[in-house]
Amino acid sequence: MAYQDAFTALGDPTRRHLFEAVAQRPRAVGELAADLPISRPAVSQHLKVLSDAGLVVCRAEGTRRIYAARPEGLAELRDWLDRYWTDVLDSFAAEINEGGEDT
Amino acid sequence: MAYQDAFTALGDPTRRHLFEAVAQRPRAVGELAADLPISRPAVSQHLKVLSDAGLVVCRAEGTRRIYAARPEGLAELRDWLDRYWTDVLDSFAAEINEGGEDT
DNA sequence: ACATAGCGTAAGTTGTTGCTTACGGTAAGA
DNA sequence: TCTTACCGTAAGCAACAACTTACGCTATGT
Repeated sequence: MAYQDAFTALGDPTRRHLFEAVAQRPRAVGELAADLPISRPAVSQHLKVLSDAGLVVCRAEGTRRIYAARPEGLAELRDWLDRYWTDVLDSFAAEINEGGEDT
Repeated sequence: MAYQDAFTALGDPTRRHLFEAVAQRPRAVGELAADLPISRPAVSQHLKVLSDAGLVVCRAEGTRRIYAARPEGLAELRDWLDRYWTDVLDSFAAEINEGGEDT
C-alpha cells in the first residue's frame, strides 16, 4: 500500500517484466504466462504481489482476468524519488564543496 | 549499472533505509550501523550492493569510509519511471473508456 | 614499533522467496 | 446438465539472500 511495497514488489525482475507488459496494454493471466518461462500459477502469485502493492488492478472479463497498470502505484514511486532527489543533490553538492570537515 | 540493479537494490527495506540516511548527508559505516539492529559487516555488504548498483559512492577519510548518495543512481530510476509513466496513463485511460463499450 | 580504530571479505547458517504440482471454483458453450 | 476454458489458492520444495562470527588489512596515535 505504501511506497515500500511498491519498491519491494518491483525489486523482482519477473514482476518488473509483468508490470511493463501490463503497462503497455492490459493483459490476461494466460497471455502473460505465455511470454514467460514460468508456470501460470507463478504469474498469478506475482500479480497478487503487484496488486497488493497497488501497482496493478484486475478486471473480470468472462472467465479471464484482465490486469492493468495503476497510475497511483507509479505515482507513489515518483513521490519517493522526488522527495529524495533534492536530498541527494544537496548532499552531493556539499560532498564536493567540502574536502571533508563539517560537523 | 542499469535501472534493474537499482530497483533490485532498493527492493530491500534495509538498503532503502541506508540510502535514505546517506541521501540526507554522507555518513561513515559505523555511524550507519549504529542506527540499525544489524551488525556492521551486514551494513558493509548492503553498501556494496548499493555501490554496485551505482546508487552510492565511497570516499576514504582516515580509516573511515564515508558513503554518499549518487545523483545518477536516482536518475536511472527517474528515467524508468518517466518511460512507463505515459504507458501507464495511456493504458489506464483506454481501460476506462473500454469498460462501457461494446467490445 | 606497537596498539587501536575503522572497514572489507570469507565461510557458514538460517530465514525468506520464488517455483511447481495438485486442487477447487466460476463462467461460457453445446 | 455436462464439458471446457480460465484462473486463484494450498502445500511442498529448492534456490537465494541476509545475517553472524572470525579474520585480515590500512591508517592514526603513542
